[in-house]
Amino acid sequence: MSYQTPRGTYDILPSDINKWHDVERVIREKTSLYRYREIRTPYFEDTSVFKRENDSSDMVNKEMYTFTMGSESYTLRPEGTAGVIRAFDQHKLYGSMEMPARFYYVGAMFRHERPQKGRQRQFTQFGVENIGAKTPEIDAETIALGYDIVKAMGISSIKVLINTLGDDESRAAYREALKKHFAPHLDDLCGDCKRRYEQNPLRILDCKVDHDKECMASAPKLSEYLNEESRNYFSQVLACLDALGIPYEIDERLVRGLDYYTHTVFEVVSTRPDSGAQATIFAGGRYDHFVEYYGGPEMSGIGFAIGLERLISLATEEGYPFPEENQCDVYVIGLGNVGDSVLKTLAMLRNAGYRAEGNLVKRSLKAQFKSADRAMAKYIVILGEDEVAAGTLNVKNAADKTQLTLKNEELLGQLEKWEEE
RNA sequence: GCGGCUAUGGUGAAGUUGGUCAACACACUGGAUUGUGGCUCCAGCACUCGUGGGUUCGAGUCCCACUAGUCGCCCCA
Repeated sequence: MSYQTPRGTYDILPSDINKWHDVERVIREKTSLYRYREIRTPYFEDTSVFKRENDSSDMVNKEMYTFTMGSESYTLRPEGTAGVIRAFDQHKLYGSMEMPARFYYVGAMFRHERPQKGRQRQFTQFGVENIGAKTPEIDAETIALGYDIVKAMGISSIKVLINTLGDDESRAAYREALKKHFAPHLDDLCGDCKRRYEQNPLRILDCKVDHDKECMASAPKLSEYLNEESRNYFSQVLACLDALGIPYEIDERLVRGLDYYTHTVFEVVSTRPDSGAQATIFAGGRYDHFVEYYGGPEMSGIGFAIGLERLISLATEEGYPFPEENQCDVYVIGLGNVGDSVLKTLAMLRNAGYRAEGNLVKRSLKAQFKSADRAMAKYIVILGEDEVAAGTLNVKNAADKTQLTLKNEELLGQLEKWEEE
């Protein structure tokens, strides 16, 4: 037991892989219906792609896997959006694609966090980015896409939380109002909040430590500082969601960790009591300045990301029927020195499209039948030395146990006949 | 970074105030049945209880450290 996966990583074994195949299938189907296309970016980037200047976010500087090769500093991607926007700008896709450009990605992300339920150090995210246009309709459609996928995985105990951060002007006004409000209470707040006061006052509202303090309840609300345009934009987003029949809850505390978000932010959470501390299924928002940051034109985008581990675990808890994909159509049993005939029969079956497995080890008949059972084989072919000499074989229908002796060339026809019944 | 709980075979696990052989079940392998399975019966399957140290005549059982898992705090791009 000396070798094992590094902390916070895990193996996906063959017994579980069907879940991953299926969730990936659902993702590709749904994104294709919404006309999104896949983009694959590197698993690591220059550290500067993720460690942005002037970013006051709490987390960007820590919890990243950063390593140095020569004079270069690289970082394993902790999220998907930065790489997609970087690619969008690098390849000047704003010049060759129709706007809005629609991307999706699926792959591993890396964060150096303490593992717990629904949180690993290497985990898999699916996300979409819709770049180059900014309308309430696009915001609503983006949320709808994520909502569709979660629903398609049979997850019904969910809640859409939504909020707006407004545009730059609204946010600046609110920021000032918050600082003014909290200034006299500064000694009252926790250490983190004192830092947030300078860097990102909005995050104070998110604080768990100071959550119940009086000055939190009496804090000014962002909605009171939204300008006309921001207010209109948000109410149109809500109207679009109403039109789509997507239920939502406005959550004024929803601020998001990164400060690149503008206008719409949203989060879909599980309402199951057993989902633990990590209840968020997907989360995202609109960003007005990200494209510019990586050297592109002034363009807005919106996106979200879903953690697939959580999606799969919730789907499992809700009883979603992941398809079994390990069934065997035909199992070929060989008795005596008939190895080459077993191989030839298998080849014939596979060419005809049957999932076929054969016994390639010297074993008793009983053991071979057991293997056939375990493979859940629908049909069993039995080859013995006598049959091989006579150019025949026995084939058995596992369901009703009827057995026939056929000439080799009659096998496929008989299987077809059984299949039609 | 902080805290709670846990750690016995391939799996689920029992193990009593520390005192012979480390239950039981499933799985697996072989046999009864040497060419016809899923049932039944029989047999086999942990020189050892996460690792290291300590207490003791004696430790799976007590103590310490470490490691790992798990849940929670923090954080969640």
